[in-house]
Amino acid sequence: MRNHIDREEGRFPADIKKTKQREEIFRILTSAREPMSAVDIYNCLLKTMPDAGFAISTVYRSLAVFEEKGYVAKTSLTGSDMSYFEWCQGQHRHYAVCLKCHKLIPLKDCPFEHMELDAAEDFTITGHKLELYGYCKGCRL
Amino acid sequence: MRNHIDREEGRFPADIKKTKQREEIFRILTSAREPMSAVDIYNCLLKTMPDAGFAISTVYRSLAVFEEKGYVAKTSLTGSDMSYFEWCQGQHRHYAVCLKCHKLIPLKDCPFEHMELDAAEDFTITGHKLELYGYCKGCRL
DNA sequence: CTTACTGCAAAGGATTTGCAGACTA
DNA sequence: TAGTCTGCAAATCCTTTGCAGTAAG
Repeated sequence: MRNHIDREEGRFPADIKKTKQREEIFRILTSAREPMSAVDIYNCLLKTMPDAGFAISTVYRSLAVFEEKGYVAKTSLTGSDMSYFEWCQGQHRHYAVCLKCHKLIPLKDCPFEHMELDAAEDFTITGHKLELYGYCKGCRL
Repeated sequence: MRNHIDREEGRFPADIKKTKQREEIFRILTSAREPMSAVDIYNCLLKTMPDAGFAISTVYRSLAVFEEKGYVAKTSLTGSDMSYFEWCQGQHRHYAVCLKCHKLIPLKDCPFEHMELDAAEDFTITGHKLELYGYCKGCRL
């Protein structure tokens, strides 16, 4: 997990070997406003750098490295079978996901921000996943 | 979703066509103490009825039918790439999942039971997913 | 220079689907 | 009987892996 005192937002992590591909993935992920799937990122890469010859496997491997160091969070969302990745910008976020159009609506606060402890005995809680689901304005019946 | 006034716990849902396979899946799922993957259920089926010649596709198809009517909840858990299915017994449950051994520890109450509304604007919340993760007693460093 | 990273293609694993036969209501 | 459900096998889709060549420090 990320314990670096000198960690700066917007800079490529110092404890991860820098490569052209990783920098590009970093850029895409840090400028995204919501979680992206590996395939989303891959397509984005193809548009940005059509001649670079990226491979989807590189995307997965890079994401795994980022995740391992705690820079990226991997989640799965209701209504989709694939994984989504989000750059952990300081504090985490949660979403309300529309069951029909799959739109993601970020929640302002995390209700669990100040109650991380003591929910279960004999268990050290290091994090949580929270997702609300239902129907957004346009999809409501 | 399940709106039947005469719904009884422990009975096979009246609004789903009853077949030998579905009854068996129903039985397994309603007597399970925690979420099962489709493969878990399939293996269970093989043990219980070795000569029946079940197919894994039947399991998936039956689960989809149960889910569609709101009898079964499909989730994905941190640390695993597959889906887990749980019979919705009246009220839902949440779990703390160990990042190391993947043990599931049920939470006593759902912190969201009484605050379903108003977390996001223009969004009708119909449910939520909550999962705590960390390390259980035996896996703690 | 040495080690780690990448592209490519093939493998893997979970889940879905087409089809003809079997079963339920 | 009519329509749905099932088993089987093949097909998908997402994700991972092996390998030989390439790039980073």
